[in-house]
Amino acid sequence: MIACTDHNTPTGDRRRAAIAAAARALIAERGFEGLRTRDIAARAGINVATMHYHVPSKEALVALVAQSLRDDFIAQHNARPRAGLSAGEILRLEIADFRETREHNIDLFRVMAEMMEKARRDENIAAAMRPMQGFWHRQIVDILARGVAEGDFRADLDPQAGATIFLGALIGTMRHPDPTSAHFDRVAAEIARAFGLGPSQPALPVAKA
Amino acid sequence: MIACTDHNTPTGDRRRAAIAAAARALIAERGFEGLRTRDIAARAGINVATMHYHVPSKEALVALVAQSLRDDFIAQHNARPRAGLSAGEILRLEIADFRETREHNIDLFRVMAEMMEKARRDENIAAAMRPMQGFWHRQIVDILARGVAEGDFRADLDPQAGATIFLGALIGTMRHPDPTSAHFDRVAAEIARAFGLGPSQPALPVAKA
DNA sequence: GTCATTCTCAATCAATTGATTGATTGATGA
DNA sequence: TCATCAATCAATCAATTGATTGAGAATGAC
Repeated sequence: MIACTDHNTPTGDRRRAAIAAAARALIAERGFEGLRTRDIAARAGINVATMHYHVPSKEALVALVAQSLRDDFIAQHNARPRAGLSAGEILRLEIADFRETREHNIDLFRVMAEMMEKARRDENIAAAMRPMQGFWHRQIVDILARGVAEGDFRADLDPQAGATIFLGALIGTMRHPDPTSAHFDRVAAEIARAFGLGPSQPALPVAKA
Repeated sequence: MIACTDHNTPTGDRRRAAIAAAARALIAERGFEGLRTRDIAARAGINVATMHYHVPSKEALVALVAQSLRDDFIAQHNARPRAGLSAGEILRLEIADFRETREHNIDLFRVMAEMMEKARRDENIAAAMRPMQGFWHRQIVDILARGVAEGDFRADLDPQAGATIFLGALIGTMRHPDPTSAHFDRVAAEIARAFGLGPSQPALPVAKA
């Protein structure tokens, strides 16, 4: 892992957080191609040299962004209580979460997409992204496998392949020119049918065999 | 559209083709972020100034790459005879084509992915990519709609949503760490089940209700 | 108060990069 | 033979960009 500076002071932490936020906003806006240290510092409201004091190099900055993404990813995951729900219900929650992020925090996806592109050429980035990607994929695999076992989904559904289709479909909705979520909802409904998941139950999260 | 130079001579065409090929190889290798005019010229075996003589600016170069991609895309599409085939068979051909490109011409996908990213920020690129993207999507929509009408697919399959799922799933296989095509084949098989498409017929392209 | 530590910035550096210049070559045709 | 023009390149420019320097503020400990 690339070491950040050891300024573990409250000020340093606050600055680094501001720098990470500024960098993420700029990456979402212009991609890595147009990412300039001067612009990051300007958006964070500090001098370039101050930025280099807290984040010594651009490489460290990218690592910082990767860590920032991972923190958000984990926080977002932990914010979902799913105990006691059926596999089908959890899958619907996954879809709802994606929809929510897609509408209100799309920069997260944009930055993630940029990082994934960059990961193909930079092993450090790849190492930072793999856990997130793997975790997400495995999570869907687990949901599908459980759903098959419990009869929520088609009996011949392949969880591994299903997870790739599921994630690919959701991410694919963002390539679609339709800016509204109407198309997303159609895709979500089609996924449900494709997985043999019945129509949305009339909200009885307790009633479970 | 960004005008290229008007050197419509045989030499000029050859040079521009070589420059486009060199640029595509470098984009596939390092992305737009690491694309340098010097490197392109070097890989094309010419001087930087010569390159600027044939392709006046980097912007024109990107447009040239976009056009080169579109040419390949169209050529690849026209190379497929599909007359007289059922919708299900055509969908299988689509999958086989994708698999083939994925294995033997992956740079095409890499460059396309880079272009799609860049298209989000550059309206000129977006304008060049939209027709390809739209054409591909519409093609799948048509196949699915026909297949539903002819009974090849599930009767309640939504062609629009299905196309997004289909393309997203195929593209999603390239995010998967598995370098072999084993996972791709599982995804393809799962798509077939999800769309209600029966197992691969024993090659009787005439026998159709 | 004073000293040390943390933090900040204007100014600057060295390297990179897209693009231009001006000279040269070679083919074509009058 | 000479004029013309497409094509090519070495050398160079001007701007950009990641990073550094050195000189102060701000803060807190004693």
